[in-house]
Amino acid sequence: MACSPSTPDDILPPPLPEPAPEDLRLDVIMGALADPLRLTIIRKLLLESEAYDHTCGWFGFDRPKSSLTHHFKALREAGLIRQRQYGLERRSRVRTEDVDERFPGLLDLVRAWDASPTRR
Amino acid sequence: MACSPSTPDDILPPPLPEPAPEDLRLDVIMGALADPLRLTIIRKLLLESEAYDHTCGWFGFDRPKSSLTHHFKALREAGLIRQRQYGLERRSRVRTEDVDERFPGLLDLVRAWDASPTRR
DNA sequence: CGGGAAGTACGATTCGAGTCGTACTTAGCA
DNA sequence: TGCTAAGTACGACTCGAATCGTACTTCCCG
Repeated sequence: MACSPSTPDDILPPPLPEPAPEDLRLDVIMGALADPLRLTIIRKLLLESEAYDHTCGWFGFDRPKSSLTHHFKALREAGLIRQRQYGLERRSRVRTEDVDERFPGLLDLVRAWDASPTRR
Repeated sequence: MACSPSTPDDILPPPLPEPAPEDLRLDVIMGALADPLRLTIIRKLLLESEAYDHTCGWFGFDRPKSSLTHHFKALREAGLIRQRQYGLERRSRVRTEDVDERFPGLLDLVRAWDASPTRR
């Protein structure tokens, strides 16, 4: 539940609108993950984030900002990530507990995903 | 490996073109499952088929045949099902071994899927 | 041998997702 | 106070997926 070890929830900015845990839909989640870039976002958050939420810029994608907004929004509306506004920055983290509760094992698939691009 | 208990592989019709196990892509699989109808197809095959492959008609969908062809083709090209031609009929089964090998746990998510909410 | 059934092939249409440029908003800061 | 950076909002464009009708092929079976 905690966002970072030293930051209790009650002083965090509120999350942006997101579906309730019981409203998560497998088909919608699958659709959100049917894209290599978004798969990469989730995987990187799962494997490389160290207890902190991360901004779009942290990922280092070479895409226009408006494209990134689009994909992060898709992930948030599918219920895969939670986003909070910190001043100018919008930081994201995976909703691991909610997703694990509803779809156990799904995030493990993303963790194990072989992200190598042209694998043929 | 066997298609049905009493039918060795070598006298079965050959499978229609399908991706090799090592070519299965998680993003493509996710895309194939990002659809309630296709999710239903896989789930029904997993839970209700009893060691036999099944035709399109077995599912009882009230959709035009050409639509069904489209969805079964999508599932086959994603590597989720294997299809064989029996005379006029084209029978399908889930490639459980291949999918479990590459993406363990994924089919469990489909089995556990709650198919009831909001018919689309 | 001919009718019917299973399913495909093809094409038209619609619709939404992905992509990105540009303009805008806002917070921090020198 | 005004610049800069992070990110959004909006809109245009493209492209592919979904849908389905119609025509066709092929096999089985009476």
